[in-house]
Amino acid sequence: MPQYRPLPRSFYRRPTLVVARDLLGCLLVRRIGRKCLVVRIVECEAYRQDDPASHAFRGKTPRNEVMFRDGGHLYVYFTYGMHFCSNVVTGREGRGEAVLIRAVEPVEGEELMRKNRPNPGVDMTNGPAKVCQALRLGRAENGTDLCGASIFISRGRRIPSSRVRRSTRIGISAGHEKRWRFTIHENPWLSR
DNA sequence: AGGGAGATTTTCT
DNA sequence: GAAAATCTCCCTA
Repeated sequence: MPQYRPLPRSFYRRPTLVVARDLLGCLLVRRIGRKCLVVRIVECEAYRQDDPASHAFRGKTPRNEVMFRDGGHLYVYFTYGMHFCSNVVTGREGRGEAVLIRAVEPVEGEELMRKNRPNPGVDMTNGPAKVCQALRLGRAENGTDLCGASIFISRGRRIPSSRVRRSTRIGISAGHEKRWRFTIHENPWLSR
């Protein structure tokens, strides 16, 4: 357990696009009781306040309130009547910005993840709602401080710029012109 | 292997 | 009342 250390608040308080890029290769650590689930982030998307695709675009509501907190919190939302998706809140308190975790690669605790989400192979974690199922992230985890001990992000492998790709975001109905989806090029665990 | 429809219910207009 | 930062299944090629 001491081998993984939470990133400082200052990591999250930077501009959202910068945080999104730097999250690639980082490790998301989720402690459930004595067990520890660890995954590497391979795909994410930035959502800014001035962005019509963002939940925060029309201001603060009960649902998106966590997005407006200080950087370094976990925003988990419910959608399509059955799915949860996880975001890392970025920027300063009052800003309303976050990065959606779209796909991850298992690093540790794969056995328990497979219990949470039995689909074999990459299908286990190659989508935002799949990640939440595998890691058991739901309503109860919304608002968790990532600078705490139960859920946090630890510095992982440094991904060189030559292996980072930017593309348009998936599943949105506005903001198609922005290339704010960040991926580790050709990683087998990417979504779709 | 890629595309389209249906599932299902919260959330905000 | 309509839309939703998705997933799965079933279809065609």
